[in-house]
Amino acid sequence: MMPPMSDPKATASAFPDSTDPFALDEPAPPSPAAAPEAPWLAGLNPEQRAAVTTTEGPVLVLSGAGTGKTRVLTARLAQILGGRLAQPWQILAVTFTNRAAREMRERVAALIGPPAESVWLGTFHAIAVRILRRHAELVGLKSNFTILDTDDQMRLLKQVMEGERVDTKTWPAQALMAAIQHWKDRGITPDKVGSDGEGGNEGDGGKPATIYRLYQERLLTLNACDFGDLLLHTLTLFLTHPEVLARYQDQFHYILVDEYQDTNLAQYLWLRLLAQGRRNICCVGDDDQSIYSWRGAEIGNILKFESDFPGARVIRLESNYRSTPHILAAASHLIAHNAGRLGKTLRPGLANADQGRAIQIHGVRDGEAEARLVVGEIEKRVALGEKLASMAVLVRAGFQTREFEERLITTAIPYRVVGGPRFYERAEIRDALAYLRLVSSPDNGLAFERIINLPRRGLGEATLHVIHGAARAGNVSLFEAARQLTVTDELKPRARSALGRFVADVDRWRSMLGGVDHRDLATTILDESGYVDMWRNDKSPEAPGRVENLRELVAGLEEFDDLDSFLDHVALVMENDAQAGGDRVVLMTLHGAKGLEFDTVFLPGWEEGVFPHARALDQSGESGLEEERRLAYVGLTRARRRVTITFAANRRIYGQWQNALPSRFLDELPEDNVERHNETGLYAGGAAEWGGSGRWDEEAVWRRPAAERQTAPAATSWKAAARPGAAVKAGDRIHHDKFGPGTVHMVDGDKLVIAFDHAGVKKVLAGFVTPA
DNA sequence: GATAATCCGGTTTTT
DNA sequence: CCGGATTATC
Repeated sequence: MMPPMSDPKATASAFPDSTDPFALDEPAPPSPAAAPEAPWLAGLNPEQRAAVTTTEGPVLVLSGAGTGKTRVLTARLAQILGGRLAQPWQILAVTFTNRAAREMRERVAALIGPPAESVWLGTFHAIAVRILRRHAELVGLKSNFTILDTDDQMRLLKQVMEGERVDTKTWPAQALMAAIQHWKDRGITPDKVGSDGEGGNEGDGGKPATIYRLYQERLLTLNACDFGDLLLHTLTLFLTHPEVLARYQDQFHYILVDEYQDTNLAQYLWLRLLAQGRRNICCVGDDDQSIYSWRGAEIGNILKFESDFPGARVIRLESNYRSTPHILAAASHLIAHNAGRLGKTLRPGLANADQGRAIQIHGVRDGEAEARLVVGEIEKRVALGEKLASMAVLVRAGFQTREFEERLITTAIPYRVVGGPRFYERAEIRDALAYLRLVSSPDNGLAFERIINLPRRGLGEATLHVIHGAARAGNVSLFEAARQLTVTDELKPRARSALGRFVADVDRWRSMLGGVDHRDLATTILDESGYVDMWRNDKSPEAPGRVENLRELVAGLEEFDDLDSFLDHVALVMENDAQAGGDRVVLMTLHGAKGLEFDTVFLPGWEEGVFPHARALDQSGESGLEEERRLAYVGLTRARRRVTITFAANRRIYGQWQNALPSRFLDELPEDNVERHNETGLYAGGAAEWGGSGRWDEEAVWRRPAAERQTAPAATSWKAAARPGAAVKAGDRIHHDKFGPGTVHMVDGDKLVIAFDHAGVKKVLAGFVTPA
């Protein structure tokens, strides 16, 4: 337990909640005259205090960037626990990422000590697993079900598709998977598909829905779940077993939700069911930072909170303690261009904050010049004594980091790219995990298939096919079937003996479970299977790294008591690679930067087509544009002191040079808070330099031609912009003899990508269409 | 059953 | 232009 700290500014509190949180630990009678203020309330502004102390009833905390969201969340937990309003296990606190969950747990533990351990605090998925394991049989699973990762999901889906003879031309596995996930995001089980007009209306006889149903059946047979299922099954559980729901409604006196703007429909329903018990739900979020609609997040959830929870109190946190007034003004002005927001304006939280520097906007000739400029600025900052780690380059898409990396390498500046392939996603790790899974549970068919011929054992498709047949016929697992086949004559001698060795190996490793330290066991398995040797003998440049990764995997086992607890953990917590320490510039995507902050932020690639990304606009039109704008807002608000935005007039995309127009977002920044600079002769040649504050240096050259502005619709792609001479351009309405009316999405030479009103998106030759 | 040829596509990402 | 994935060929 923490010692009660004395609060220097324990003045008479305007919030007379004042139950002494430490009364039970300190038998001394509380002195009513000077009730010391709870330590977690110290230093909070009035809005933050309200958000912390309004514990009863539904509360929506609209928390702008840099307004102390995490602080409020943890203080609120401390308020409930410290004030003895509930026991730790009666609190449910959900986050989206493990990182956020861990951070919150640490901070609450620092405030109120060990009781923090017992709070139901975790990601939506982790909490769902916890509930689901207890009641698995009620939804047709066993409590030791395995959780599939995306790779396994895909394989399973492909199997189902093969069985159904699905034409992969009309229904690519990816598209079906997307459809299935989309259903799951909205809490739609296979039996509900179509009943509400969802799916099955694509003129395809409901094929996707059929696949969905079969896929779910396969998952149940395998005693497995994909990520979406964790929520979906819990939802089903709650809906079909009211007594179970009632139990949790009863248990959770207080519910806290972080990043509420990122919840999807399934999560929303899940929360609403649980909250119906005590109605003490507090959701914290920022509609202006909703950037995940493409993976199912419903910004509507946060927009309609008040109508969902009548009598809800809405608290706005608008005092920003992070950025300079210049940055705040620019970000606020930009985001004000969005319709459909709850409305919030960031204001400087510190009264005497210095203005800081205006946002610097640089136009350059091409991507290389852009990288040179940014890295040059980084060097200047370093010369002034700024740490590399306080500077970040935030890009729209991952591939954009490449040019900066090259420049940073040539200038020998250490950097770190955040968000590459994650550790667990690497093939060698997944293979190794499959070995461990198979040893842990031999019935795991997916693990079996993954490694049966890895390293090569001469057990290819043909053998696997026989095993599949035997498994089906005998209604046993693949591994069991394999075992049986080693004593029959169905396989050729070669395959038979190879298979025999494999089965014997797995059996032997399995017999060592529990007897041997699990780390040694893992080492043994990877050695004896020949898997490590496979990579050692591999000549490819990345092979040594893979061997190293395997070593790391085994080292990581140390933190766990046994293999099973490790495997369960791995499925849910897919940690990023250990981040190499040291003072390094950070390169990452805007999405990855959410929640982080830096002194100096570089925002390159502000060009139409790149940012806002053409695809976002094509797919979702105006709402897509608004999400891109929120992304820009997220980028700007990451900076504490300095922002530099750059854009290039020419850029090489897929090996081809394209010219690009400055992003429309640049026009949406307030002149008072920016300084614009551009290279000589960017778009025409002979442009004047260094015009002066708040003005484009050469207006006529700079500004997008008026004609182009009008004809360029929201969906203009950069390719279209690069071909002004083409007869047909993006956004045009056309008619096709066979497919009917449609809208041109992209012009690629003489090929057009057209979204037909009735026939879907198709690629056709320009000669076959006529202007509508 | 393994390698070579070819085709396609190409934001954002957590769990 | 590049890399992954599917297909063609030995």
